[in-house]
Amino acid sequence: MTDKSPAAGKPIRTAITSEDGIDFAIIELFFFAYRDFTSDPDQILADYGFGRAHHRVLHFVNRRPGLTVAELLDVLKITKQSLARVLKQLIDTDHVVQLQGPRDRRQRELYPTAKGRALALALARPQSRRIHAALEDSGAAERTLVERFLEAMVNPELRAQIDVGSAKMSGKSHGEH
Amino acid sequence: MTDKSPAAGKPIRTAITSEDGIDFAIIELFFFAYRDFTSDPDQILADYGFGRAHHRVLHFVNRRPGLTVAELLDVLKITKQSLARVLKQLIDTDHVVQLQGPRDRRQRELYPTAKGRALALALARPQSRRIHAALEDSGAAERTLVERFLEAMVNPELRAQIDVGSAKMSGKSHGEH
DNA sequence: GAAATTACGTCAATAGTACTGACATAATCT
DNA sequence: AGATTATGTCAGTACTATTGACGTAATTTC
Repeated sequence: MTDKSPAAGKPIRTAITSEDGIDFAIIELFFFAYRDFTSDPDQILADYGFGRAHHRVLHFVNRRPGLTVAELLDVLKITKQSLARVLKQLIDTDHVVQLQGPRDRRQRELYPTAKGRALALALARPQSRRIHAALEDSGAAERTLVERFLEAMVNPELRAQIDVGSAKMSGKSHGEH
Repeated sequence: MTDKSPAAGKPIRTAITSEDGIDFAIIELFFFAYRDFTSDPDQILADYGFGRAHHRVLHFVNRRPGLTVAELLDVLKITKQSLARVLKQLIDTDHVVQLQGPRDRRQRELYPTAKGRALALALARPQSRRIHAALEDSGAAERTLVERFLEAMVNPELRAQIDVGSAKMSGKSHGEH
């Protein structure tokens, strides 16, 4: 079983390095960082029988109350079939409510309830604590730099969707590009 | 359907803000950044019928050639059952080979083949390009700062496992802690 | 040397998140 | 009136992950 089959390639014994200018350090750090970053809320979600998808929906419904299903799909970049189950559960458990769109009655505007707001905050709290700890002995300049870096990592077409909040938020509600 | 059931909570119409000192900006940016970061290799992997799990295994086998199955499980924090299918496929497709451990013949040391090395590089290339683009007009100081931030986001117990590579790599092969 | 432990592999069942494709309904637009 | 849009839903599939159980070979312990 350990033996290589006749045509198998020979083992390479040297570690891949920063040859070709590949940034393995940050690639790897990003993986570890994101995994641990998401592990905090995952634990809380498990108590509710929810998963990471519920977190994402809850997050954006709280960040942009009144967004429509289509807008949510666009932000999350998933299909409506994927959203359906998750959103239904959040509605059934009274974390999110749907209201008929005022202009267009086909639309469903999504709003958090007090319960949904509380859960969103509870999920964000450990993540925020982790961020603060990571920036512990950093000043505002470093914070901004990290924000800039992360924003620059996002596909340019999508940056418009992002409210940095602290900086922007210049009187736009959400969908008025 | 749009109507709330009798006991449903009332909609909250105000966006969640940085109240309670929650760092929503970075939380959200981290989500978008990581999603786009992983989307690059995902496209390549699809051509091989592989998924993200294959990428992770391939990455660490290339970064630490000769690591054992147990070490790989420890780094990835998954179960051996989860690893089994993915690793088997990588071995069957001649991207990874197993060698019997020299000291302990129960162990399987994992090595990339030339094919596996090439794929690992191909997957890392667009990610590295994205990182470079994000750090475009940044100096070495900013790069270090981003690295420090990401490292600080990782659970402290796990930081030992991380080779920053550019910095460390002080003559240790991999498993000689 | 026998017993316990370790490293690995594998079978079976389940869960969560995603996908494509198809079809239905109501509302709005042309 | 007919086309398009926004949403919902059904069915089938894929990938990644889980827990639990069992098997085998190699090493360690007594």
